[in-house]
Amino acid sequence: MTVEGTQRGSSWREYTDQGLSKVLAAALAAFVEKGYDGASIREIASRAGLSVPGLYHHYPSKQALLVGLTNAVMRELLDRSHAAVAEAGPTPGERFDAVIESLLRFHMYRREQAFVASRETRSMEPESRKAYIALRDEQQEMLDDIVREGVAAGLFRTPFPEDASRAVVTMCVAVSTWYREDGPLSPDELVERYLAIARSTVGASD
Amino acid sequence: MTVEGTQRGSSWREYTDQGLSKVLAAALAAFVEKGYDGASIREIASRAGLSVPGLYHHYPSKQALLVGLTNAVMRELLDRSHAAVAEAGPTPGERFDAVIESLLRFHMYRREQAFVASRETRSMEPESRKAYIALRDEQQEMLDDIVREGVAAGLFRTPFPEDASRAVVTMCVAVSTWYREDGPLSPDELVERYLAIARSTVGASD
DNA sequence: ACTTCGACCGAGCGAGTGATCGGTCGGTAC
DNA sequence: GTACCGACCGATCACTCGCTCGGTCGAAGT
Repeated sequence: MTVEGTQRGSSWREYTDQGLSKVLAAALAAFVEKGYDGASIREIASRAGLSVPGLYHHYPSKQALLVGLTNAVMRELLDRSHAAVAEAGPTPGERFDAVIESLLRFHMYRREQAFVASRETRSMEPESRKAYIALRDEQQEMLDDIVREGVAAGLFRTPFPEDASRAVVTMCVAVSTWYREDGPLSPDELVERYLAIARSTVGASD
Repeated sequence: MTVEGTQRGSSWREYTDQGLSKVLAAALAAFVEKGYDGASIREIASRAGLSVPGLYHHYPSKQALLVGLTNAVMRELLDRSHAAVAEAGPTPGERFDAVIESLLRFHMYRREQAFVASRETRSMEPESRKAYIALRDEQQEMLDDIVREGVAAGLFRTPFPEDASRAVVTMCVAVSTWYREDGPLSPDELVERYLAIARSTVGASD
């Protein structure tokens, strides 16, 4: 299986077309439209301009397509989030903003991949699902830690840091379910609005 | 098709076991576990203690099972939300709390139904999906109106009322994806925490 | 006693499923 | 020249899918 997705050397804020192979791109499109169970191998092969055995030459199973897709997406998200935090200032407020902006941009620019990954978690076989969930938890805990620090520092006033942190991640991830490039909000506008909303959710000082 | 789900005469805060027929209960369990496309008619029939034709005696198609389930769930949610608002005081703050508490309790006590309904929207045929989405929008607009009033009255300080409102609904609906009855949070505790978080998200005065 | 009805089932339909077999074909190494 | 390679395909495997046909059976109506 080829390693795809993350591209080094670019800032966490910049998104170019992710170099998905035509096979994974076809699987992604099919999964977005019909879901994992609803999409057939034949449809994916056809979208990729291949015969069914031609597709199986690249990936050994339908499941492997899903795993290849979700691995690539979570790895890229974590890479970008870590880069954002590393680049940010030392205060919890700055680090909070960095993670949120990274989450938001990712769920706009990698909308379909993020959508499929989160929606098809349960279509993954136990082993792959476990690995995927571990990465997802790592992302969640990144923010949990920052929010706890912010509360300890008296910067965030929420009485329920863990719950507020989960709520914030939830609403950022949900962006992938409704955001449209041709919609009324540009990425920068959405980041501005959701940053304000997310800060407010954890009770950040104005 | 039988009309199931909403039971009158009970307060919007009280939940008894919803009187789902054994057929719909079986479909619900199967859809929760495998998703609409992943669940087979044979599995649903077996869970219901029926043969496949026995199941088709009650519902004319697999799609009808999904529609029966989702209709019941959205009608009940809207009934309860309207009841909560009607019972609440006149201020936006009180009405906001009422809708949020209603949303939260519903997504805890009707966890599985709400989960299936929101996740399988795209498995619905266009007509049913349209009807379902209209009901979902109605629920969203209920809160949108209240938040706008609250902002107009100077009670809520969010600069982005519509976005904050959507974010709040999103995080309440997402409760159905992780809440467990045997988890660490009782329904009352969760309502307390999420009420505080939701108020904070729209910038309610302390 | 006879009919009618709702509730149900055994068997099976055509279509489609994920996956595999034994190949072909153009390119590269030596 | 020939051995080998990755990339691919036509045909087909065993199986499952949603759904239906032609029934059975016990209770209720008259």
